Amino acid sequence: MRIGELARRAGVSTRALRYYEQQGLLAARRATNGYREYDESDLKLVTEIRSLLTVGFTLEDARPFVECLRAGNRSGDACPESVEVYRRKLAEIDDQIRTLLARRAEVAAQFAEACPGCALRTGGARS
Amino acid sequence: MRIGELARRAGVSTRALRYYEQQGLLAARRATNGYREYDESDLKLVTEIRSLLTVGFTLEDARPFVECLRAGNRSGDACPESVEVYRRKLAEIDDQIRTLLARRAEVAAQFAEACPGCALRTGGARS
DNA sequence: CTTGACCTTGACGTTGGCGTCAAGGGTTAG
DNA sequence: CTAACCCTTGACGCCAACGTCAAGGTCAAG
Repeated sequence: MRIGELARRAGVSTRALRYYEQQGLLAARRATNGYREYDESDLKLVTEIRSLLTVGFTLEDARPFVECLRAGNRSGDACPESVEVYRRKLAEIDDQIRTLLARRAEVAAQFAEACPGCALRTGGARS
Repeated sequence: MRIGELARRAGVSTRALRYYEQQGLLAARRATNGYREYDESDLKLVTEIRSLLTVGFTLEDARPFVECLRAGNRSGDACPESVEVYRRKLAEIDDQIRTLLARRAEVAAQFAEACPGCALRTGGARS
């Protein structure tokens, strides 16, 4: 399939696909007229990239997963490098959550001080 | 005082001070030779801006606080516009925390699936 | 006079993941 | 032949809060 069809099926823009290629995450065969040609495995790669991006991974974070898939594994996280990224991202997310909780507490305290009459439900972001 | 001294006392760069001025958050008198001249109230403004930035506010968010101080109030959050920003930022932070908690859960689930043997302490970011 | 520490404005660089033209070639249906 | 839709590469735009360099003016000390 060509880039337009892959884009539609993956739910991304053609611009994004070319960008992934430029970043070395996607490789396309070329037809005689210069058009990029993709197959089902490429769709799988793009799907993997997208799902990682939506949970806050960067393209660099996604690289090990892509390479893992290209190495023939069924899942992108079947390789130790990918698992290591999971571990690192969990630590990063935990850090960000801690930072946000601290900020929330500070802002809430300032808010309470500035507006003593304002009722404020505590811990507005419990899951 | 001139820009260098204000920068040192406020713990910011001179570039930052000029940027705040460009954004209309800081106004400087000019000496006859064109140098910016500041007083203690300007130091207070910059201090306010900095403390807001460190808890994740943007310069736009800080604007009402600065205007409140310039209006003669002792505290930047003594005005209803500032309090409204507090309210909005709390909602934003809560949103971000919720998003991160959801991401953490997703990543943790993927991690656990990819690496069944790996022990994983749950809720690593409790405050 | 010269050094050196200060100041001025202007303008480009940074970061990520693309969006959005621009200018052109390929392919096919009518 | 032409419309219409696909594709190509190249390159600037975006957003925030400055960092950094350029090129030059100001002022006090030695």
